[in-house]
Amino acid sequence: MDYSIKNNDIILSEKDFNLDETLDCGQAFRWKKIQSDYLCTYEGSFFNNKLVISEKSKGEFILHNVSEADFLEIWADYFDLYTDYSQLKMIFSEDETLSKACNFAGGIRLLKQNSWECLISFIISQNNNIPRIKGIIDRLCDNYSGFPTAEQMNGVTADDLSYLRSGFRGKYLAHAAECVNSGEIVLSEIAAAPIDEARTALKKIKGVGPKVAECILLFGMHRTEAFPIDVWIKRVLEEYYPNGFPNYLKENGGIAQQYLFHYIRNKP
DNA sequence: CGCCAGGACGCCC
DNA sequence: GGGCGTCATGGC
Repeated sequence: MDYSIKNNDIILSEKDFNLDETLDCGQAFRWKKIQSDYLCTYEGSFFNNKLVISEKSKGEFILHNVSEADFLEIWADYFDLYTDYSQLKMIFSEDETLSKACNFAGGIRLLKQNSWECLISFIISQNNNIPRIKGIIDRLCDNYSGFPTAEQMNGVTADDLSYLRSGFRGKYLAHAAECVNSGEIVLSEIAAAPIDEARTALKKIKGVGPKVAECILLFGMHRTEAFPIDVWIKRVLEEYYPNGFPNYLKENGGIAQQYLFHYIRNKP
């Protein structure tokens, strides 16, 4: 990572980074592409931190109107800029399929998101498609003028959430808020727990099964060994890894999974 | 119209 | 423990 400050903007140079690939690969649901004179520009939020970011040219980015402190403390961490992805992709390149996935979209980075936001977002994601997931989360954020904290959702019932039109997931969302507000679930403790304990704890929340628990661990707690298996990854495993996913990749299996997810859904 | 979606639950055996 | 119907909603 290399950056400089220009007026009120942060100018970032990072070759292993592509905005379209990172912000539209199904890990986050609140980024919107907006019109600009740059390669592309996205407006969005990470919990309640807002950002407008442009890709000026390949590997060159502008974080608009961001202080150096916010960049270093919030956004550099969120975009996982302290991790060297070129080294990671060197390991990935030893695997034939993953190598293709990296060549197809090598600018994906694993976003380090907020655990509570991920808990809510991925409960919404179950048996749902990405455009509709985005719509439901939009309606939630509109209602609270930003992503609600657990405290703000204290006491909400499934009926209260009918405006989301989230279907059967409303009761799960209400229960998740209840679990966090009562202290029955402490996300910061789960994030630090051994992974199998963390999985078991998350699955105590109604509407959180194996797949959603893995997504919360991977996207919301940066547990890179977590490996969510949805219908797309199931196809990848059947088609390309009939003898199982290689052991040497499992430490970063979650990141690999994100490359594979994007690849299988978008490859020509 | 029917099929599908970053699945989980409840019930059955 | 595994198999199967059901659950809302809307994108395509």
